[in-house]
Amino acid sequence: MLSQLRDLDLQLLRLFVTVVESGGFSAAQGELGIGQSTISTQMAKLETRLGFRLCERGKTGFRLTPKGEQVLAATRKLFAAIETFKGEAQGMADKLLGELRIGLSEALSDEVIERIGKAVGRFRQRNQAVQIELLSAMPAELERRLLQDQLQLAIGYFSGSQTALDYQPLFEERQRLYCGSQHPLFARETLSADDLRACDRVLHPYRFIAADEPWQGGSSSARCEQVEGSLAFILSGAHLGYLPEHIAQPWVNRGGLRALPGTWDFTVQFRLASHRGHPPSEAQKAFSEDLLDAFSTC
Amino acid sequence: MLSQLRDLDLQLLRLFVTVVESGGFSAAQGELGIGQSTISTQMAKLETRLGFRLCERGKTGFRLTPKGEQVLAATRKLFAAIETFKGEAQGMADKLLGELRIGLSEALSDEVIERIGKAVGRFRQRNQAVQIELLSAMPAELERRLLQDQLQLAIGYFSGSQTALDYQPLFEERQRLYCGSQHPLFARETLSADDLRACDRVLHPYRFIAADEPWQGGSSSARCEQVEGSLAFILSGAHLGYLPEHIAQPWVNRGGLRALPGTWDFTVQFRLASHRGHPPSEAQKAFSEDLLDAFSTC
DNA sequence: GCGTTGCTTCGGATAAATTCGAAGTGTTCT
DNA sequence: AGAACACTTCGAATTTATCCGAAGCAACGC
Repeated sequence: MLSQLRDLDLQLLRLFVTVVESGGFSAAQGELGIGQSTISTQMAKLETRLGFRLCERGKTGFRLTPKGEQVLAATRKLFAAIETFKGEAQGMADKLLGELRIGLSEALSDEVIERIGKAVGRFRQRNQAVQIELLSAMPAELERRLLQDQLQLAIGYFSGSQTALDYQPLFEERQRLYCGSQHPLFARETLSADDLRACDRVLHPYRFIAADEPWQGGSSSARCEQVEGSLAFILSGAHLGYLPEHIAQPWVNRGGLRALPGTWDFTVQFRLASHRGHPPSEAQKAFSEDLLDAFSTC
Repeated sequence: MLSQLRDLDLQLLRLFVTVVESGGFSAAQGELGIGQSTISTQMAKLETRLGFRLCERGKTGFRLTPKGEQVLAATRKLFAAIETFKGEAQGMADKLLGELRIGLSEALSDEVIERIGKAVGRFRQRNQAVQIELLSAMPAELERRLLQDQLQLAIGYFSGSQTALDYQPLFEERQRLYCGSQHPLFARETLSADDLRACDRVLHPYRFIAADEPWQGGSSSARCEQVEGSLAFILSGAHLGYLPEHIAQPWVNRGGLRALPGTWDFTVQFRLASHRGHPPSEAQKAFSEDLLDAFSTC
């Protein structure tokens, strides 16, 4: 009587609809794959929970009561809502959500920027609704933020010794030793190690780890972490220093810089870094994949 | 993995919402009244069915995944739909629905019509959405329609011998023996049975069963089932006949009719009839009740 | 009248869901 | 390092749901 629908057994409602559509209990047993006695029991249960009769059956066929009609309509509405829910949940299953914060090393070449753009485009074609944030910073800063989970991914030249981070190679950047047009060595055709020994150089505390640089010698009264600063020092004619080739090239063309002849140049490996500890989100995995793709098609 | 939501276990979703609202598994165990191990199992089950993780827990507190947020929102929408359904079903439980076809005898007095109107008004104040249909017909027709289930209720003067029908008294109607102003007896002060014996009368095959009528004698060359016809015959001055007092009164006042003096009048019992066989609908029971009420307050 | 049909009711078997406690894992806090 | 916390996993008991078949009932058709 008062027992109304405690927890709303959907199976009972489904059975009810099937019975109505079949036009009777025994007619529905084929459709439902259960015996008519079970159907009878279940219908009785549903009617008890609702507190009123849904259909007249027996003697003269099968006929819905007025309330049965109403319940049928309400049930179909409810089922539609359930289908909506299932659709949403289902559509969510293979959808990428959340946010992605990605750090970029400064002074990247146009080509690298373009490839990153290509990766973003590829990612956006996926089934996703991800908030992406890009920020540029120096490598040390990027690593720090990765470790603090302020970033999920970072692209840069890393020392590679952080065991908490995972690195995957993306591309290489050629570094050459440059001097400015005012520098004594600017016009020299050949150079020896001795020629360099006397020169003052720009030190780059992080970005280009000293160990990789062919020219280790020289004194240094200039220090700058950013490429722009190094460039300024070198243009001054007072210092020699390493620069990414793509940064220096426009100045070389204009005659303001010159790459010193010899085997002083080297390449640095730029890598994609992520935190080892936390399992990556689906979005992160997908974006990493897209990035690696974008850089593999060279 | 692919096992999506087979049948959408609402209990699991309810548990999920409670866990979110409590802010953790162990925090929810009080709210839910079950142990945390059970909660863990159930949440794992839900996540398996959905195919993705809903929340991160363990190390650093409790936190919904982006998909968890979405599912939470979708679940709340679904629950709202369920509440709507429950509301509809619940509101339906004590609501009168369906249609009600009610037959009325012809030529009812204004007072009776008014009381029926009162009953309808009372019924309409109930929690109902019933389609009501009234139709006027002769008593025999009403009984026939009752038996064929074309009517649920009928108000009229019935012979009372149909065992398939159930009758409940509603009101009485006074019938008197009338003659027209042209009739030889119109001016007579006293009447004997012999005076009547010679008169021609109007026969009323059904509406007023002969057995009830005090004046049984007289020949008859006029017959009419409707009151209007009887009235016409009597006004002609050629026939005597019984009429309901409320029908004749206006004519009496104008001097066109006269009730014959003596004890020829009688009353007929009007009753509410329904089909015994079929269990009455809630609406029918309610309307019958309202009708009896309207006629009991005399 | 008698069999058929459609439903109800009962008892009992089987399957499934729900739950708990104990033991285990990994993290955080002191 | 050790205690505390939050969750997971496992095994097992208990409750609950689901179903079937037999028997019973009422109406219908022949």
